[in-house]
Amino acid sequence: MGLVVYNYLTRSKETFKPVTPGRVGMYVCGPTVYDHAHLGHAKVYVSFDVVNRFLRFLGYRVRYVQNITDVGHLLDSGEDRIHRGAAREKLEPMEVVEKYAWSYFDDMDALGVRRPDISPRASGHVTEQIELIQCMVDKGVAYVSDGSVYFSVDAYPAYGRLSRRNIEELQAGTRVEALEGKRNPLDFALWKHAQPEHLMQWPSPWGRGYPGWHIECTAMSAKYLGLPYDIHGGGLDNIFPHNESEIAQADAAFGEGYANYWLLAGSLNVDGVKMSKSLGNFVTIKDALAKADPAALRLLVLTGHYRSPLAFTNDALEAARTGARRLGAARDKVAAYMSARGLPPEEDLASLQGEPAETRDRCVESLKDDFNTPQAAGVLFEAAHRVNTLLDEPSPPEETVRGFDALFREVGDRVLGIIPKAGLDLTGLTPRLMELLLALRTELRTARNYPLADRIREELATRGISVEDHPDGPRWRMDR
RNA sequence: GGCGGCAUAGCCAAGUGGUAAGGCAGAGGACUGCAAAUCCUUUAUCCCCCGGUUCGAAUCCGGGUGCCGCCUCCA
Repeated sequence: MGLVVYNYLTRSKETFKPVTPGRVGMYVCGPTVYDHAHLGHAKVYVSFDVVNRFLRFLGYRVRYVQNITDVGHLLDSGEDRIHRGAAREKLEPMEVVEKYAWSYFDDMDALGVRRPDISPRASGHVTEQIELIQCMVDKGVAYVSDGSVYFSVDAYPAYGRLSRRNIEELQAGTRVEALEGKRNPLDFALWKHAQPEHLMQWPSPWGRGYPGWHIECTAMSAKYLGLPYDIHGGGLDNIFPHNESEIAQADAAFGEGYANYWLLAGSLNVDGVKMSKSLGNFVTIKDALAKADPAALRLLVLTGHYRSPLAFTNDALEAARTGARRLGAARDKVAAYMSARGLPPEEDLASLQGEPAETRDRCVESLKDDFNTPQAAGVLFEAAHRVNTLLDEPSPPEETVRGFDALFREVGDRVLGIIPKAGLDLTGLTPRLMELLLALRTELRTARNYPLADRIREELATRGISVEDHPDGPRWRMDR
């Protein structure tokens, strides 16, 4: 079976066919960097990380573009999010952007999220956005009003196609004031006129101002991926108006189609409602990482399907931690067996035979079916159970164990990233162990058990560690 | 009000026509100086409710109930 993805444009599963055989262009809406990221962000970006990794696993050459929004994303009040952050922390807007962009990258690195190939910033692509807007003005689908430029939804009948809304219904349900110089309340800003005191502003054909929120994604994805491209991803909560408007802009300006497949991720819920900044019901990724292994957090996210909402509870987090440990323990047990017998790791998944091959197929088929990570993870848990049982037998079949080892590495770790890293962090462990050993030796000396105390010192000496007894206690050092 | 989605064991969660994956928690057992890990066994006669279609439905259709998302703040 080929790769099948659920496409929000058609609301159905479709066989994936890239524009250029063997290559995939993917764009995912990135964060607005004005505060630390939370687990809700982790769900979306870990989900698309698996999409990215699995596409590469299948042999596609992927170009993954994910923007950093650092201008133009407004709050209800009309205040720019970046300005909000700048005012809060008494920083330059670009200092806020730097701080939280790096915070975000650090979080993603810690979560084992493979970096996008390009992370373009909106503020670095104002020229491209202006050109795109000008193109729409020239074609008559956008109009200038008091130094701002608006997209005219009336000039684009297909508006609402992605989110399944129609313009009339939207108009009927518009919440109050149409405001400013909009011809239609649904028209959205492409370019906003800036007051002199507005901190982030650029010159444009329509005066000084700044780009609207939706335009950056259209401009930057078109620039780096060309049109049409294959996959557009993001959170389902942005389907309207953001994603809808992206499509409208691209179609209106270029008429070449935009993204062929729309993959949108469900939100992370707490007590039934979305984890979000505004509700304050969030756990930052940094806080979560202080308590749980990255693999555990990934497992938490990936035990649910990416399209579905996921209920976050502390019990679910605990379950993920324990589950990830279980996978790690099985992987370690297999690795120890391989090491003890000097078995070289199997590098070629395609060459697997028997049970491991069946397990591989079940995992891959699950992932090919719209990235069904819960099912693939379930299969790996069964594999862990199976290999644990095998290794308790007198003579485990070597090829089978090797095959499972390969699966844990290639699927469990490389594609899903749900198996904790092998090996312990030994940093600082030696001093702590020496402290323990010398404390025990001191007790022996106090009890006048000198033979055993001396034996500890001698045994340590043969290992290059000398121990000296001083009035204030023992000291040790590595001699070599 | 409009549009969309969800409802599966104590918790998280797959499964979209053929008779309920997986994880956590729980129970019994093996092993163990104790503990942990590991292993074995076990835990939903049933998938929100009521009708219908079908030889057969958690899965399809109709109605109802509850919850959620979006409707220019949000990944």
